[in-house]
Amino acid sequence: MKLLTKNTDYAIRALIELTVHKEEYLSARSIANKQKMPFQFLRSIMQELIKYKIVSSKEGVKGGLKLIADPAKIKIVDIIRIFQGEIELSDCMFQQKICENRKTCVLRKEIKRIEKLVENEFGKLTVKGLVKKISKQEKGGK
Amino acid sequence: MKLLTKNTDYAIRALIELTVHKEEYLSARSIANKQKMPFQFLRSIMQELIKYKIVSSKEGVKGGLKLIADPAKIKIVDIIRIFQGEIELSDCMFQQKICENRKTCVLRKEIKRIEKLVENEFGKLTVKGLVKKISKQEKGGK
DNA sequence: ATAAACTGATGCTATATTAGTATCAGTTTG
DNA sequence: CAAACTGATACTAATATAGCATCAGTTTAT
Ligand code: FES
Ligand code: FES
Repeated sequence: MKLLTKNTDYAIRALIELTVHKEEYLSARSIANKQKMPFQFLRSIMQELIKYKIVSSKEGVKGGLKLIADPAKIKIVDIIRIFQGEIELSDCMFQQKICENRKTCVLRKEIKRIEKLVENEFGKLTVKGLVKKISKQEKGGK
Repeated sequence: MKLLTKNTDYAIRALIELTVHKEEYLSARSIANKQKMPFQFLRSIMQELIKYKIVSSKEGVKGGLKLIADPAKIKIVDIIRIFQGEIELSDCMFQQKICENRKTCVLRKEIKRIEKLVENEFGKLTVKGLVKKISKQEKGGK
């Protein structure tokens, strides 16, 4: 069981990179090299983030990607939603007894509760939060 | 994003069924009919549960499956582990900066924390617990 | 003794998701 | 005008999920 898929994972790392170099345009190529991600894959990921107005892009030499959203407001759960969709029950069909009634189904109710918990936790994590923790760690580690 | 896959889901429902009819042998066919699950799929699922000594089987007419584990001790997380493996990071490779060091990687640390939380929650849920909730609900609903 | 209802073992197929690649057109800069 | 970039789009490959089929053997009722 995986909580994060690669595209989510790469997106987060790229966003961290872009947060560290805010105001600059970083090319997909340079991010891919730095973070050792597959270049074309990263490109498709960044195109998604552009659609969602999280980053903007500039074409041509010296072009690249730039963060436009506030990293303090980019929640990890948002990124998960973009690349993995909503956290959802294993689309359980209405069966007898246990699932007689979706509204009252016990199993469903419990899973929903845990899902909310996960969403909530990933909602508390932001790109900026991660960056902060990284820099703290770097200082502390010296 | 799905927290439970079908095999886990079916396994749980079957176990609930077996708990309700404890001491009896229920055939895979009858469980599949009752819960509207694909018969052969359920059979392969039950074979797994037999391997793990959660249910036992009897061959021949009047044979079938019977619960042998204590339903109060069958945690939902155990079933998840059997069919979906351990909850794991999107096997993140050791990258620069963010993942320079797996031990100290911030992203990893946060995800691990949430994973533990999920595991813990699914560890608190047991088959018996679900059955209890169902019967409460049925009484209350009258 | 034999047919029907069952599991054991095993191997297969179908579908969906995840991961990644490739290509061509257009833009910007030196 | 070439090199370094993105936009758009379409494709492939790998893996995981979901499910089906078959044959051998066991038990029970008749
Ligand atoms: S309605 Fe989905 S688990 Fe019951
Ligand atoms: S080591 Fe995996 S997220 Fe960093």
